Formats: sequence, structure tokens, C-alpha cells
Amino acid sequence: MAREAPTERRRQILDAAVKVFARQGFHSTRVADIADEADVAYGLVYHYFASKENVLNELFVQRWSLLLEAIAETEQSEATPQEKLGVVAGFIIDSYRYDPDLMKVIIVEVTRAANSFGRTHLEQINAAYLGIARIVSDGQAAGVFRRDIDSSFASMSFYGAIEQLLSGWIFGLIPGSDRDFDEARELVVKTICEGLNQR
Amino acid sequence: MAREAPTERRRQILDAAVKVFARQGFHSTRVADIADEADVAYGLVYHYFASKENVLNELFVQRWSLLLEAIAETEQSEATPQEKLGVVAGFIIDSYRYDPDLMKVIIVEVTRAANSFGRTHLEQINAAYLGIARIVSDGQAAGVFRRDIDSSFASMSFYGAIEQLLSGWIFGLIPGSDRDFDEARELVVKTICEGLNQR
Amino acid sequence: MAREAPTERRRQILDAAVKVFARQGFHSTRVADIADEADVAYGLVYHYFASKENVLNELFVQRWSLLLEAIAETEQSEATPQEKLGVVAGFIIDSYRYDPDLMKVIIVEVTRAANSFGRTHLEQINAAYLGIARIVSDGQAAGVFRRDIDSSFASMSFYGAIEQLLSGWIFGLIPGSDRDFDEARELVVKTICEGLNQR
Amino acid sequence: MAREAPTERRRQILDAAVKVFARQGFHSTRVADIADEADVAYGLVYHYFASKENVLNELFVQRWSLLLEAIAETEQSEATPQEKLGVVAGFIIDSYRYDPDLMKVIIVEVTRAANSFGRTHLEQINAAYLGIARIVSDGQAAGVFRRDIDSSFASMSFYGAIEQLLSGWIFGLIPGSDRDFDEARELVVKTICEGLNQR
DNA sequence: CATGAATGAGACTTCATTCAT
DNA sequence: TATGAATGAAGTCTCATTCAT
Repeated sequence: MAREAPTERRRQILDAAVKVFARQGFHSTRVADIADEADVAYGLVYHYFASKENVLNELFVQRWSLLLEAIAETEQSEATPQEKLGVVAGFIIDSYRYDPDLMKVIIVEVTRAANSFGRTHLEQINAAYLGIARIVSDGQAAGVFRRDIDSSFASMSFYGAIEQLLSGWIFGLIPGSDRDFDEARELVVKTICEGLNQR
Repeated sequence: MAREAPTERRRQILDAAVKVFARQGFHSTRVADIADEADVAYGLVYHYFASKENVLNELFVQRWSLLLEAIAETEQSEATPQEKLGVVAGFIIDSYRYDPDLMKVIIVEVTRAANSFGRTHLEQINAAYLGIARIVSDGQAAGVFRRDIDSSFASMSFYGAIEQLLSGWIFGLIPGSDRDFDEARELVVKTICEGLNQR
Repeated sequence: MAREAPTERRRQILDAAVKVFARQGFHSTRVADIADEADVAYGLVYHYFASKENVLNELFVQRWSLLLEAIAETEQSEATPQEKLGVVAGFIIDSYRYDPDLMKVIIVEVTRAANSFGRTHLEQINAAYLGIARIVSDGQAAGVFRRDIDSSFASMSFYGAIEQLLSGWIFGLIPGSDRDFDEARELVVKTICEGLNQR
Repeated sequence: MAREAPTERRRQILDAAVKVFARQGFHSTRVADIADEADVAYGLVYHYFASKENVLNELFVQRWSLLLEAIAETEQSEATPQEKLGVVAGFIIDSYRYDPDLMKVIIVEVTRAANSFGRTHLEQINAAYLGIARIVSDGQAAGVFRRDIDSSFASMSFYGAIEQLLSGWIFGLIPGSDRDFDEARELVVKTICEGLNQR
């Protein structure tokens, strides 16, 4: 169908943007780089997006909304709080595993850049933290989690641990093989729920 | 001391830079903004610093070396592994408490911007992670910490939790009163060492 | 007729162009604006016109040729020189009265923009001045008009007075009711022929 | 004095702008053209002016305020109304005689472009028309000018005649020697006050 | 040391025009 | 005829850095 072409082009540009943003960072990326990578004319980027920033915004929103959905879904499931945290961690880690460039862009350029683009999306970002905090406080209410650690505090620790892990993979500070990804999901939950202490 | 004491002007410029970097972010800060804030002539910034980036670098290096020293020092102390982690967490949290702008700049513009400036300092940044990892592996060797959680993995989780906490304070996502700061030190260690699970 | 009647689409586009040129000015008008206003596909404008400038040119030429015809016609009539000037003034004023947008475009974007588009049409524009000058010099030859005022000078004054009047209406500097239009024709001739002086 | 240099540079840029605006028109002038003509670096234009448009605005305001002063001054003098109109016409014509490029720019790009830049200055432009209108109505009150021609109408005719004259010179439609300039002042007043009719 | 004018490369964005369908 | 996606040249403005005084 000819009608689908426009959508394809958009996709093509978004995919190219992920690549170059991941490679060079948003600020060092010129619109020309996106167009070159996408193998389209310069102006076409502006045919589909109002600005370079909008391209990044769209990448973030599309992906982040999936995370929010995943959190919301697991929240309402019958799983134990620990399992729920495992679902969240798993979703984020798998997002990285299957599209490391996209997650790199989202983390480096948006969630960890709250001073610039992140500011725009602070509410969305916070929505994720709040969802995790609800999982924790539900666990507290159910007597599964201790009550002397504030749920929003716990949420930050949990999310921070995961994101730092991804950062470590992204910048090659810790090994990131498929086995590591599989294990990481378990470990991060184990760390946060059971703690480092030897029993 | 081998290093000459920075002149007062230098200091004046660095302090101004912290303010404007914290306020506007590094990229949105023009050299003129720094000079204005420092109440100093435009060109003087270039008299003392080779480039705008160098100003940021210096801010980072000065502060980060203190953290590395603190980690090294506690590593060699007689404290328990848990206490050592508490020292590290406390140092970072106090750094924020006593100079939130500076820590905001360091976190937002350097450690969490590993794609741009962070890249330059990746080794220094990693040195901190490695120091924390050594504390953990020492604890594992001493039988205090469990061994099924990799020490560098644990280090990332621990540091990530702290940094995310600071992010939360910086962007107003979680409350940050003096009492919170005091408590946070305890809580972050408790979370990572003991875990969230109810005993 | 040698010229084929413009299709309806052409007309539709020209009419839309008048509206948007009048509203936003030629330079601030994008081809897309014309197409939108005409409720026509973007590319269709280029199907009927070689360029955006050509649209304006056509608007001008169509209208201006009517003025030239009117001048030529009255020149050859039996009327007095004063009456002839009245016909010219009346034609221009009525053009504005019945299609203010079109006259606004012609005056603002062409005759008063001799540095850009006007340059292209300078000869046509001058043809009108020359026609008016001939009316004046005929009047001088007939002893009706004084001879110490050069006819081309008088022509400029006469045309300039009328155009300034239209400008005043266009930009709301002087009131422009139907009565004003009626009166203006008389007044402009009276002013130029009889002068302001009290007798 | 070193302190005067900045002002000189500003002047240098303004003078260059007059030349290129007159030659190519405002829209066809690139900022680079101004810088080249002024023989200064590109960026210096932006050091002194906020935008290309501001350069034009300044040229207009500087010149037009002189006209407004001249009108105000003659208004309050003891001269006859006819003499006052002569002063106004003389001022405008002399402005053209001594700096034709500047007047060309002001007329072509501002007063006759009320749809674009003129809009910004409409009030200033109108102030001149109103001043002239006051001269006329004073003359009417004094019984020197006829009362059946509205003063603002007369003002528009008078100013329009002068401006059209300048246009004619600017675009080479009527001869513009020094003798013509001298004569024009007399003629335009004679035309408007005494009229074309043979006595 | 100190000043701030001067430089000029760089990048975003616009939009007239073309073209495949 | 009609459509609107695709092209890419052009030009404004920014701002880090240099330099003369």
C-alpha cells in the first residue's frame, strides 16, 4: 500500500536517530547525521518531525510508555511483591538486551539528563518510580517487606541499581553477555530484597 | 604542597560556574554567563581556564578525588564492611548536603553523562566503583557478605542507589530535608546489606 | 478570444493567493498557505503556476492591464482633462472598494516594492504614469492646466496622492467607509487641480 | 580614545547596511553581505545588533526621528502654512539628495512596506502624517486653506506626492539632477497649494 | 592581570521546487 | 489532473575562542 510508506519513512528516520544518538550523543548529532544514516534527504527529517528534539522525545515516549504499561500490568497481577520487582527489572534489562542503542539513548539522554530533556519528561519518569514504590508499599502492607524503609526510598534504590547496571554495560565497565543479562534480573532483585549480608 | 593555591579569581570563577551549571546545565551555559555570575570580565575566564569544558573538568576532578580519597581511606580502616559502605554513602550524601549545586553538576553533567564529558573521566569514575567493589569483596572474603552476588555487581547497585537518591533530591522527586539526609545514609546501607524482606 | 479561459482551479488558487498575500504579505506566505486557503493539494499550485512569484505576477498583470486600458480609453475620450483625471482616480479607488485585498497586494507587494517584484513590472507601472502625464500635458496644450509644472511631475504627484490614500485605508490610518470612497475621488482631483489655497 | 571605537564600528556596519539594502533590498541581503561591505567579521554584526531586522529598524528610527523633529519645529514657527509645507517637503527631498541610499531604504523597505517592517513603525510613520495634517488644519483655521478638503486627506496627498516623487527618482522614472531637487520643493508645494488649473 | 571587541565555523530550520504515483 | 512526499540549497543566529590593548 502506498499509504504505508510515510509510516515506514518515519520509522526509518527514528531507527537511524537511535543509532546516531547512541553513537555520538544527542548534542553531537547533527540533523544531517540522522538523515545520512537513514539515507534520506535532509529536509525529510523535518517533514516528519518538528525538530531534532522531537525525534528524541518520540523515541523516549514510545519506549517509556511500554515500561509504564508493564509496571501497571504487573502491579495488578497476583504475583508476589518480589516477583513483581523481578518483572520490572526484567522488562528494563530485556529492553536493553534487545535494543541496547535505544535504551542507551533513553537513559543517557533522557532519564539521566533530567536537567535538559529529562525535564520535559520528568512526570513520565516519576510515574515509573511511583509505580515501583506502590509495589513496595503493597508488599509492606502485606507484611512481606519491612516497614522501616520508606517505599519511595526503596523505589529509588531499586531503580537506581538497575539503571546503574545498564550504565555499566553501556560504558563497558562491567561485562554484558547474554548470561549476564539473565543473571542480572535475579541478582538485582536478590540484592534489594535479601541484601548483601551473609545469613 | 606541590599545587599552588588557586588565586582568588580562579575560585570566584569556579564558584560562579557551579551556580550557572547547576541552574542551566552545562550546554545551556555560555561563557558569558559564568563571567557575569562571577562578576568578572569575559576574557578572564579564558585567562584562567583553557576552555569552558576545562572549568567543568576541574570542578569534577577536585570533588571526585576527595571521594576517591575517602574510599581509599575507609578501605584501609579497621571498620566492618557495612561501616565502610556507610562511610562512602555518608561522604556522598554529605557532599550533596553541603554543596548541592556542585554535586548536581557533577552528577548531572559528568557521572550521568558518560556519553559526553563523563567519557573523559570514565577511569576516575570507575575507580570509585572499583573501590566500592573491593570493600564488598573484602567483606565476602571475610565471610560477612554472601558470595553469590558478584562484587562489582553489588558495587554498581550500591552506587546506583545512592546516585538515584541524589537525583531524586535534585529534581524534587523525593523530599530532601536535613533529617532525610541523616536518615538516608543509614537506609541505603540497610537496604543494600539487609534487603527489603521482612525477617 | 485568443486566451483560453482559465480553469476554475486556476481561479480558485489565484483567489486564495490574494487572500493570503493580503493577510501575511508575499514573503511570509508559503506555497502551502495558498494551497490550504484554496483547499487544493500542495502540488497543484505548481501544476498551474511555474512559481510562487508567477502567481503574484499574474495577479498584478491582470489588474494593472485593466487600469492601463481605462487610462487609454479616457485619454481618447472627449472629456475635459479634469474629468479624465477623475476617471483614473475613480478607477483606482473603485478597484480598491470592490476588491481591497487584491489592491492591497498589488500596491504593497508590487507598485510600492519596486525594488523586488516591482522591478519586473516597472515598465507596466511606468506606462500608467506616462498615461496620466499625457492627460496633463494635453491639458496644458489646451490651456486648461498651467505650464510651469512639468507634466510627468504632476503625474507623479497625482498618482502618489491616490496611492497614499489607498495606503492610508489599507493600514487603517484614515477612515475608509463607502462615503469616503465616493468623496475621495472628487477630493483628490480637487486637491490636485484646484489646490488647497483658499480663493 | 579607545572608547569611541565601538561606536565607530556600529556606524561602519550601519553605513554598509545602507549600501547593501539599497542595492539588493532587505530581503535579498544576507547578513554576510553587510559584514563583507563593512569589512568586518560576520559575527560582529550580531555583536552590535540583535538581528538583521534590528539594523534596518535602527536606520529607520534614526532618520525618521529627524523628520519628526523637523515637522515639530516648523509647526511651532511663525511661517505661513505654505512655507511650513515647503519646509517639510524640503527636508524630505534634501534627505534624499544628501543620502539617497538611506532614503531609498527607508521608503522602499519601511514606509512603503507597511505590511512587513513598516507595521512595526506604523505609529512613527503616522506621526509624520498627523504633523502635516496639523499644519493643514492650522492653515484652515487661519483661513489660508480651504475647508472642504479634510486635513488628514490633504496630508496624505501631500506626503504621497513627495514620496512618489522620490520613488520616481529612485527607480529612474523621472530625472533627478540637483536642479530637479531644488525645483521639486517649490513645485510640490505649488501643486498641492495652488493646483494644476490655469488661472 | 584584566578587558571586551572581534572572529568565523557550525547547525538548525525553512520552504520553494521537483517528482513519482 | 491531482497528490503530497522528497529534495537540498540557503541563510539566520549562536557562541566558543582569540587577540589587541
